[in-house]
Amino acid sequence: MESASQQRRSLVEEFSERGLRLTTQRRVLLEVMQSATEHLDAASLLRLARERDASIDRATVYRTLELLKKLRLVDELDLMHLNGEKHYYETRRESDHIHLACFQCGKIEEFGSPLFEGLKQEISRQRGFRINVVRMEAGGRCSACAEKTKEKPTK
Amino acid sequence: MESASQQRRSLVEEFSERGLRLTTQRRVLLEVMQSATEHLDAASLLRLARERDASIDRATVYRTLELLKKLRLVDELDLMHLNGEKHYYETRRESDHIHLACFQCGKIEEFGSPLFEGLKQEISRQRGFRINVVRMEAGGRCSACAEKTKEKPTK
DNA sequence: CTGATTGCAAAGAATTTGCACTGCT
DNA sequence: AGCAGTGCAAATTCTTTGCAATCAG
Repeated sequence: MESASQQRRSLVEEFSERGLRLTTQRRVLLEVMQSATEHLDAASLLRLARERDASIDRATVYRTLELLKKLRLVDELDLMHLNGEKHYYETRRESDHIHLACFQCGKIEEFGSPLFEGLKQEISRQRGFRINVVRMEAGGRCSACAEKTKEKPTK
Repeated sequence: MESASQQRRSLVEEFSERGLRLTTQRRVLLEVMQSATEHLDAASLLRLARERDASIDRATVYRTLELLKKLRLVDELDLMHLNGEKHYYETRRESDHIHLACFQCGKIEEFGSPLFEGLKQEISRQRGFRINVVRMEAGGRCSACAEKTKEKPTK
């Protein structure tokens, strides 16, 4: 389940409602992001966008991502730098979730929990800190890899 | 309180106990990290280390940080990219904590909570995911900045 | 119309790498 | 003594910027 889609209303819709210029490039980028089935980095987003509009430039991708972050329509992830220092992006959903990155197989799991929501509330209450963006990532070993290692012990 | 120190035993001690070569460069870097009173990025670490040993090279800093991450003696932070894309480093403490980054004044607060520990346990139990490293960061507005804004309303 | 947005090309920031030399253990 | 670790310089990766041309509203 590493889908980054499934958001109530379309990104294009939410974007234009805010009175921002909806250029063809932005439309394409929003559509690609919305329909992505995995976490995209800037280069992948560019590649996919170019399948629809070959003239789109790298700079536009970065500028649009910056804008979408500010609008809080997309979140930026590191995924524990499992694959270099690039960033990944996903469209914001109803609720925040944690990303679990397996150092062994590279799989990314998502995890949401009331405890996570409670923790954020505790931060607001105890510190008076108003959270705009939150990112929690864990690196380690997923259950599937733990199983595999059990089968073939230590080698 | 943005101290990154206060760890039971010295880094140098923990490092050499693991049977790794303790070169003069590594010793200096470990000592600088240990006594740092704020979160250091690679460039600051290099600068401080050079005050003690002028010949230390950037590459050594990066290679040593990589090693210390693997050994789990230091953690890598982004601090919500408040100041560019560089990384920050802090020596690992008894317990994990969350970093709260104020977008307005740039201050970094730390926050630890049993709820956070509970959340990590929940991840282990429910997903069978063994966490090696965890990073939680929140960006928003700190209480001091909220106060300031109250005084001088909307501009 | 006209200012926001774009493509292009070049620059910039952070980090990594190949290789000959050095110095721990 | 031997090999892991280092400095140096160049390369790489990811992202940003200046500017003239374009296009959405």
